[in-house]
Amino acid sequence: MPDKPTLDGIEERWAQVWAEQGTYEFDPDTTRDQVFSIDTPPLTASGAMHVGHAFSFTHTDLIARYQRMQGKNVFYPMGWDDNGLPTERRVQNFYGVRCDPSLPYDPDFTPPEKLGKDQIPISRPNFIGLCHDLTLEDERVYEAVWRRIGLSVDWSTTYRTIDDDCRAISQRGFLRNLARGEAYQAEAPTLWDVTFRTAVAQAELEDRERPGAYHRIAFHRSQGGEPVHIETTRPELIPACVGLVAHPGDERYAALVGRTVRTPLFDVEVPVFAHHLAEPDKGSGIAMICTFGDLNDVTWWRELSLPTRPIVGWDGRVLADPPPGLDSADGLAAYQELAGATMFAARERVVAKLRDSGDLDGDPKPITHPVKFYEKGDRPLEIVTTRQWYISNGGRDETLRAELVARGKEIDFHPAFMRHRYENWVGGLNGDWLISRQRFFGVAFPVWYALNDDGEPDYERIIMAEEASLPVDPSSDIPPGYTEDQRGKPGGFIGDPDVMDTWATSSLSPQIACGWGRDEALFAKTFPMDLRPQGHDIIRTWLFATVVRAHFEHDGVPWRTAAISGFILDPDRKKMSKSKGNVTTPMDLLVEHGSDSVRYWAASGRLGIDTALEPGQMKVGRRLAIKLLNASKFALSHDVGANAATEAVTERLDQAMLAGLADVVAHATSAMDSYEHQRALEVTEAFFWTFCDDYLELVKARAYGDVTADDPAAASAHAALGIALSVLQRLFAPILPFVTEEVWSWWQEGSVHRASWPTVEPLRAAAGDAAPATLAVVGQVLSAVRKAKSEAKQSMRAEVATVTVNGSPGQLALLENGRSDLCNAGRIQNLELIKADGPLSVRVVLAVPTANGG
RNA sequence: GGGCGCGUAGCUCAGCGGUCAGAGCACUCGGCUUACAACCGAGCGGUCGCUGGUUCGAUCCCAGCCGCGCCCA
Repeated sequence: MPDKPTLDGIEERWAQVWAEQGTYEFDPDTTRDQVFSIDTPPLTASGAMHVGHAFSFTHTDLIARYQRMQGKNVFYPMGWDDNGLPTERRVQNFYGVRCDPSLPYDPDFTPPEKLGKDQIPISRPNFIGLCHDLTLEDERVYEAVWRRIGLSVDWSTTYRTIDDDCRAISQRGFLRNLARGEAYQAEAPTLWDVTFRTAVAQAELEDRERPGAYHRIAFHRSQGGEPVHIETTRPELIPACVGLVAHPGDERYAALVGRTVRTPLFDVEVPVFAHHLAEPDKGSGIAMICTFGDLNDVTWWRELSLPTRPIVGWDGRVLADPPPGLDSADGLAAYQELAGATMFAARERVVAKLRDSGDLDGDPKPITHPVKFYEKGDRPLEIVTTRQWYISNGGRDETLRAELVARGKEIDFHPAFMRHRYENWVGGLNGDWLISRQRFFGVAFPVWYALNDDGEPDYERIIMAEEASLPVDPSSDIPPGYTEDQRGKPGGFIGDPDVMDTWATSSLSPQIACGWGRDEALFAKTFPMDLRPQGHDIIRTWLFATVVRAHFEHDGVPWRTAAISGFILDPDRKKMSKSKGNVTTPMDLLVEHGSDSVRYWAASGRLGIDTALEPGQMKVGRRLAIKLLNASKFALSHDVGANAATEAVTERLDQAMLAGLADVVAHATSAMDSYEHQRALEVTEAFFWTFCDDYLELVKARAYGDVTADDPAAASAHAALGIALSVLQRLFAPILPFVTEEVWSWWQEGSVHRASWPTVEPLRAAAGDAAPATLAVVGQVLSAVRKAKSEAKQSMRAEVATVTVNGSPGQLALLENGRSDLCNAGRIQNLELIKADGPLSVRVVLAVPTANGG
């Protein structure tokens, strides 16, 4: 035990010891019911770690440490989600390159030393190589933060979603889905990001308010007569128009339904329909249907069996060729002026021409309206018809939807109301899960397509990889039964060029972590997992997708419990965002406040509740950690054995303290069992502070007594201190792992994190029939004495001539038990106990009166 | 528009049918007290969002309203 205990340097010191001693290693020699397995969120390491990650990962670690102390063999792996757009973007920006799949591999490529003005195009293999390099580097930085914050992860069980094992599992999962008909390919209208040139899924959408304008545009009745006016924010889509639609109950247009009109400028005859999705009070009440402007268009197109007139290409520009049906000379001429233009330019040209033709009625009316964006994108989504892979998720199948809702009910959500998020999402799905992305860094689809005699892919003839061959890269590996020289040749094959969305792999994180298909013995002992911890923002994505995959593959849920953490808010209660620029990184906090302090702050936030980033709370945590050092030093400066005998606790005050501690253990344990760590912290901390302020002061004189001279009162104090200290250090261990390990090491063998969680029974045995009230009443009198000294502006060491207590016989009996301790602590010369009715009252007469006689 | 959550001391929050109106921070005053001055002691501070209802009794249950946040349309 050091003379001057300090928190300085304990993070490095103990993190190293834990790593060397394998303190948190999983023991594979185990049974399922001994195991507590945790499905850690695989983070994308490409970018700065957010304080919210430190917050939620600490919550998980509290649970892991508690379960470990409860004797569980904790399976706590770490994963990294390298796949996907964030990594691609980071690589582009970091190295100043971009992926051009048409380029050949350059084995001698090295990234430029200095970033140039333009991104250098490089081949796909070169690009992927850089992705691998940079993610490895980023992940080392993240790992350092996690070790510093004290996550009790078993670092020998780390996975990366791009590593061979993950790719194999991801591909195997997909092949199984495909074989069972849960995965399928379809050519369909798809939400499309024109910047990244990839399809995106429903879960990746977000609405953003954007300025726009209603353009009132005349369509001409085929039979002649007054023109029909529609209002649209996207006049550039007139060439894609396949019809008009009004609500069936809208009498203004009832006569028009079933007839036809001609589009302005492009002169295409289109029918007028009635459909309930048309909104009579929006614009003029009649809308044009284009293929495709928005999701309503898709619905109308599907339900009214309309033709397709696509004009938007993958790059977000107007297609070179006019759509079918647009064949009049004027129309073709008008279209030629748009071909190749961006949507923005096309709109301006169309509006200008409408003005010229007189078909624009009045000026456009500016509005603000919600526009669909890819959550990572910054240009509005288009809808483009493409061939994509989907996995069923209940969005088009009521039976499956009901099954997945039922799965949600099998999961124990903490807090419980988070289940609503899950159920709302499942209930609101409007299509299956689109998993293919037209990107580069991700898990490839393990399939090839047979080429017909014209060299065109026959999508009906899918060649699946054999499971034993996984992982495969269809762009370089050869499908069963073919040879490399048949690649791309008529009668040969071609690999699927797409990659899977990253959620399609991370949705298998339980299977990946638990060794599905790789280590069946481990899998049997760890799956389904006990706990899925995560943030509430990814319930609709990661949590839901994981449930879908386990439902299909294992006919069960992937875990029993989901612990959902809240967000971190700025001190001004706004959601913290990187774009604001004033973001504190977790490492900043850890260095400034110390790991235990940051953990204390995180532990004081309940699951599911958004929590403000509060340095003040971290300072409180730091005080607590220092207090633990000092209180431990005090207790251990006496002859306190590592295994104090409960029989030695003979003083009623000591017994009463232990009785109170027994209640704390019971309370903290039930709180931890119900995922209320903040409650466990609160009761433990409250007790500890009273323990320090009152009990330690009361017992001090007795503790300094001489045990060897056969002083049972001193022996009782020492035994009680030893018992209490051991329990308190263990109660704090999950929350403050560094300082508790430090103080534990002063007097105990082994790691406190491998010690057992305290139980109530030994404390009750030591307490006997003593009630916590003894300490409470004695403390009440002590408090009154302090108050008198404080009001008299005297030192706490000031002598007290007489203390007179009026109280009930019961209270006085309790006080009698602590009489000598109370007199020592309060420096009371004379304590008089008087039986009286009414509440306890205390009168204090100081030995030296105050100057003013008060 | 729908769903969920939240509105309690200046701040962060706990309490969720009956001596509970609480804790910490902040603030004020006092104290070097051999575990701790990175400390200790004391004090100040609230019609528990508003309006009704249920109840012997409501911060705590119900309804409506107002405000804030998140998710989804």
